[in-house]
Amino acid sequence: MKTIEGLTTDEERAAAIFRALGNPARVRIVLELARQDACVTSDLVEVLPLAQSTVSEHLKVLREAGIVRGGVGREPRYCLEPDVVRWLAKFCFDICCPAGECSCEGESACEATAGCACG
Amino acid sequence: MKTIEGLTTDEERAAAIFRALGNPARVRIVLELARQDACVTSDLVEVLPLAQSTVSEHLKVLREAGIVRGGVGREPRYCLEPDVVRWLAKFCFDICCPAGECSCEGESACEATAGCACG
DNA sequence: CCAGTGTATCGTAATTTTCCGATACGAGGT
DNA sequence: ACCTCGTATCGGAAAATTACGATACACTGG
Repeated sequence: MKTIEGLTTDEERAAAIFRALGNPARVRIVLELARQDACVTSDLVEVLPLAQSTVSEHLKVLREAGIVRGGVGREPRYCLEPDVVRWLAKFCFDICCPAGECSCEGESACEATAGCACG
Repeated sequence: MKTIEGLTTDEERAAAIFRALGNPARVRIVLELARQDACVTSDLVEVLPLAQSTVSEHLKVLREAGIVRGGVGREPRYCLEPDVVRWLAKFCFDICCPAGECSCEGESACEATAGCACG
């Protein structure tokens, strides 16, 4: 893959996270961690039709992208990094609804993301 | 890539869209289309340090993932499909803030996605 | 009809990803 | 110290991605 110069840090980061999530097994892992935080590798191996070594490598990819934490030494359990996922949600959101000029009035997906009880 | 059985349609779709966005050049294209909708291929070739054939193939990947529309026959201009991007934003958002049990009170990224003027 | 322009597709080479089995590593228990 | 269990890493094969130049295709104006 050729390096695109002039890319902002955010754009590079987004591309790296998208790439990490661009695999069905890793989406599954992330959703499993969202459902039940703090899984060990074997929990995830049970859920996936993949060898243990493969799952471990998927976890490594997710960890390097910053999407999950753990799996090292004193912290053997994997956890989701919700801030990173939130950051990504915002990145996507800003694409279709740039700050100050949202044109998606009343559309369902936009409502849903705006409908969070917090904030 | 091995097929993961038992994956929901949404999960497969999300993985496919993530994969399509997991490349800096394609992130750039999407942002360019967000900034200025309805570009022809040559507009994008100018912005990217890539050959015309490569840009065309990136556009094909984005089109097959449903992220952009156009580039065919009577519709030579490419446009973003904002609904798809919004759907993805919601997918990410639901991971960290599942409906009804949002625990990200007052955090900045969550505020930002919730801060859309619509809805 | 023909040339010119812009775009998609083909062929191909280099690189990366994906997956597995085998192996190494580290923490706990005996 | 030794075994065991869970996990990471290595080696390697197969497949997919990325990129380019060359080529084919489609539309437009002369």
